[in-house]
Order: sequence, then C-alpha cells, then structure tokens
Amino acid sequence: MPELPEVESIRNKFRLGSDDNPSLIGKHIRGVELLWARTLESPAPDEFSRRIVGQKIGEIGRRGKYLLFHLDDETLVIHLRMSGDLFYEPAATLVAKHHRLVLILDNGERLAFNDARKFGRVWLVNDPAAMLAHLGPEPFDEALTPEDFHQRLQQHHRQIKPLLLDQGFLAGVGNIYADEGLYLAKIHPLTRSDALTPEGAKRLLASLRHVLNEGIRRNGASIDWVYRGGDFQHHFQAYQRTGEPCNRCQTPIERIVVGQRGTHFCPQCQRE
DNA sequence: CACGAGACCTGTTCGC
DNA sequence: TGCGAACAGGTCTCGT
Repeated sequence: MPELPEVESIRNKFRLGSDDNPSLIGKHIRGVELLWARTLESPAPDEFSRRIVGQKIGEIGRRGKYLLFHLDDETLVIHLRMSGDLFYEPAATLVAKHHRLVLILDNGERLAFNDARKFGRVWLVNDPAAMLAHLGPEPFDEALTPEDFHQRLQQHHRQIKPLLLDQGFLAGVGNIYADEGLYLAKIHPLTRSDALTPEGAKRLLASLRHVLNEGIRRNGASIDWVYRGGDFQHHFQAYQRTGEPCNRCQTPIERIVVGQRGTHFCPQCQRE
C-alpha cells in the first residue's frame, strides 16, 4: 500500500488542492454509492449513509497509514492497504473499474475510493483516537528521541525489519521505506532489534526520517501499474534493485524473504 | 513472545 | 503464443 509518504501526499492533494483537484475542505457529502460491500468496515451501509450525508468535510489528517477526514461531528477513516487510491472526479465522470466506494459531493462531483485488490477499508467513527490507539509513535514525533527509540528496540528480541513493519512499534513505515531506511543506516534486515547499539538506533531513526522525508518531498512512489503521481521510485537505493550494483560499493543488491516480505539489501554494506 | 503459513483479492510479469 | 507460477506498497488470525 501506500506507506506514510504516499498517504501524506494524498492527504495534501485533497487538503491543499491543485490544478485538476480542488481542495475538498468545506465541501458537503450529499450521497453514497457502495460498490463493494466489504470495503465499508463499519457501520452498516444504511447507517453509514444516514450518518454521513449532509456532513461537511473539515480538516484532513493522517495517522500512520490512515487518512482522516474530519467531518462536522464524526470522522471518516480510510486505510488504502495495498492498492487503494482516492480520486476527485467532476460530475458526470463514468464510474471507473475498481471503484469501491463513491461519495457524492456538491453539484455531482465525487470523491472515489478505487482499490483493485479490495483490501482497503473505510470506517465512520465518533472517536478516531480510540480506534487508532494501537498505533506506535509517528516517526516525525519530536517526542520520539533516539534514546527512546533505542529503548523501544531493546524491549523486543525480533528481526529489525519485521519490527519496523509492525505498526504498533512505529506507525507508517512499510516495505519500501523499511528497506530504504535500513540500507541508509547500513543495518542488515535480520539484525536483532535488541542488538542495536544506541548509535545504531540513532542512525536508524535518522535514516528512516530521511527516506520518509524524501518520499514526501517527491509526492511518494509510483510503481508497477499503481500510479500515484510521485516519483520517489526513481530514487530507490535498495527496494526492487535486486542484482543491480549498490550505489555505495557496487556489490549486487540481494533479495531475501523476511516475514514473508521481499527484502532488498546490500550484503557488503549491511553486515549482519 | 517470536515467527511462519494462510487468508483476503486482482493484475502484471516471468519462466518454460 | 499460452499458461501457470511468482510477485505486488498491508494486515489479520491461527498454530507452533
């Protein structure tokens, strides 16, 4: 799915608006079209429509990989999972293949949730903080110091890569940015979390923040047939570069499977 | 607690 | 060309 930088890019697209994409803030939700029932996690479709129609979109936020559309007195929470995306569409646009939930806005314009693989989920909740309470800290939270991060790493005895993907440990990092962050920090993906020194933890936190920032700066990554407008994919150092030379030492990048996820690293720069 | 397998899904690419 | 396998930005549940 979109990871933190992609979700942040989508958030900004709808918050700030652009040429072909007006800001959604201040628009009203006038109707609902649910095209794939399981996309709507809760409440049930009838209640969802009843509660959301008539509400005005306020601030648009993000927590980890969750998008938060704050409405008058509730919050629309969206998780794009692997293949989800959101599109603004003028009135009279044909309903595209893979649209799963369409919100009708003023004058027939629409906000469409498109998701080929149907893994994405939508909720309408009164208390978003409660439903997001399981998430770990935001990577950019200034309260998360290198010392705190090291201490949190010490509390587990796990391979570092799957731990970084654990949203309860740290919110927002996914497969791309975990590989890129570990590469930049020169840490092997199988390193035990509690084997990292304070210096290693500090380097890893700074590296994760750096690659996430680069991703946001480039509006995220667009890969395979899933295009999201960004171009960070042209700046990968490890992810999906199997067999290509490491940009630091020319050793071919290796691919292994860790926690059932493709994992890319430089066997020379990232020693176990 | 840590970890692997399987599930949920569709589409693209790879290998024979 | 054709066809099945492998793979894809995520997360949940279950069994060991």
